[in-house]
Amino acid sequence: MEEMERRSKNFIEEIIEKDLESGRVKEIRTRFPPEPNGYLHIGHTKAMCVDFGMAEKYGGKCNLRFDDTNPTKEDVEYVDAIIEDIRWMGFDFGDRVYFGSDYSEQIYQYAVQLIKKGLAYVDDLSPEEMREYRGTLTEPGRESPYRNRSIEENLELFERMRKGEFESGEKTLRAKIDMASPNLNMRDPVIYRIKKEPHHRTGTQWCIYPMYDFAHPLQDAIEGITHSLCSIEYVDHRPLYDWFLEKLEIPNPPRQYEFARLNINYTVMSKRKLRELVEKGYVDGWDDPRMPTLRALRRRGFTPASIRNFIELNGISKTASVADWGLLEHCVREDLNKNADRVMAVLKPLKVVIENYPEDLVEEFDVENNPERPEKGTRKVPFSREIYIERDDFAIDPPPKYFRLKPGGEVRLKNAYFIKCTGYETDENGEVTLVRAVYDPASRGGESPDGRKVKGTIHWVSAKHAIDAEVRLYDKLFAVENPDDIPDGSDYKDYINPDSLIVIKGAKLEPCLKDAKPEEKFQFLRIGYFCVDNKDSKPGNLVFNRTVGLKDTWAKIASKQQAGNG
RNA sequence: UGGGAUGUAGCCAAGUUGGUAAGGCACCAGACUUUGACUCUGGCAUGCGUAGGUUCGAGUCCUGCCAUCCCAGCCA
Repeated sequence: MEEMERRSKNFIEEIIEKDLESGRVKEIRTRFPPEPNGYLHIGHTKAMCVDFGMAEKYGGKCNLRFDDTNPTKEDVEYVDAIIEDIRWMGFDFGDRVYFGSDYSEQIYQYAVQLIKKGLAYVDDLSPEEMREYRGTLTEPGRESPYRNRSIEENLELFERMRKGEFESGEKTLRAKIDMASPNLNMRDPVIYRIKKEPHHRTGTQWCIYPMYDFAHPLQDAIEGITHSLCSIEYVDHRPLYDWFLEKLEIPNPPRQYEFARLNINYTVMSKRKLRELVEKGYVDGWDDPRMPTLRALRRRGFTPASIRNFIELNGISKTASVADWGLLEHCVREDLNKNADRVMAVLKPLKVVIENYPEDLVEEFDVENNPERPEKGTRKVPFSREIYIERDDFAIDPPPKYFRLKPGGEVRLKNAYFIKCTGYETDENGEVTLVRAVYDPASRGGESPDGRKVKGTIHWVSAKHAIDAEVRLYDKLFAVENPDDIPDGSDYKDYINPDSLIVIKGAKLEPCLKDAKPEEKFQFLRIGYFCVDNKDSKPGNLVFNRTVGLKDTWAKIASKQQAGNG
């Protein structure tokens, strides 16, 4: 691990190392605290990498803790999904799956202690009144008329709140801090509210629930968390976090540190927007491969390693930033280049007849599975008189520097033969429908028999051996870098990339793909990385999702030429 | 007009006692190539939000200013 330490330390690592050296903590304990109210998305993986990653790196442990203090928003459906996604990412929480709701009694007792110290009171203000009393950003708030109830009265009222003697919203328990604080979080924050709603874990056992600001530091304390790592918007909450721990005299209190959350261009991360895309049918569900949810990325073919590397390369800091989707693409390419087997697939087939090749002959060529990993061996690929090539690999009137197939031109069929185009047929629209060619038997295996240079090498599939498949070409969900920052009067949904999904029905694949399994990943030679869809693909009816295309220098050259000519 | 956080290249991001701007992505130019992929080589901030100041010397210290983001849930 040490020799891999090429990058400089981030500020959290500095803090942890200092704490370890000074003996402030003996062992690192962190927590990953999702609220089970939705699916995890790639933004959450940054928190995962920080929470689990720091524990991993420094020989500590990270707890998975569901932050479930609001029964109206949470559901077990999400806890199962979240656990599955974290496991898929490869993070280890052992048997340390905790629920904030399991600490209900302890948190309640802490609240009682606060009341006894004269540091909390039961308030009768309505939500509207409370907002008025809170003041504004520039004006101090006013104290509630109920602020000075006696400790005895507060104790009694709080107990009656617990017993269900009041209706939802009728009373709250508030910390008594400072209504004039410039930090609004310190203006007597509500720490308990009445919600007569069944909770997904505790049922109807409780009708009062602690607020995040009160529950979180105490949950951390109960679990012996040493470093409570969270995102930057909680900086303003830290004084409150510390206040509770101090007033309740928690020994060796946990400390909170904040880092910037992850934003990525060409997508949206807000739960509200993601939900809208799903509910209004702009995408095909939470696991639509264009979504930034983990289930979607998984289905699209992204690997946990590539996502973790993406987070790693982006780094941890406090700067509000927008990461580049292109870097994520780079990371999967890097992973899959090393790990995905190569295979030939023709997405837009154009038939080529090799006129001097025997009618009934079938040859099998040995083709290596992955040039990056010779140990992955070879496979047999059948070849015959009629093959399919990519429509883009033939041009009647090619642009300069085009070195694929053209009339009179010669090209290498990868691992097979050189062929020379002798003619072609078109339909009434001028579309090429068939290409005629002859092969050079001496070029068997794609070798140059006489040392002649054939610059172009293209992929192909034997027509009679090809299997059909549906191929879904996915691209960025949005056509603009920042769908959250668009002109007034427009809607972010107007900027959905119309080409974010292109479905190809009649793709022709080499036969070895027949038994490809869901989530299996391949490089379609010269095209990109593809993954067997884990939902719709069935034997005999294969569906492949494009994770990402290969880098395409030719496309760049061609578009430059076009720009130059236009 | 209150408080907090943050400003280093197109995008991330190092830079810890002041000593002359790491690295990655992207991009550009070459080499190699039976994937126009991969890999390799070279290029890419007289400049660190800005204006002053201290100093032999400032991204680092001081002062002022500007910009962006967060906060007025009985959400997390």
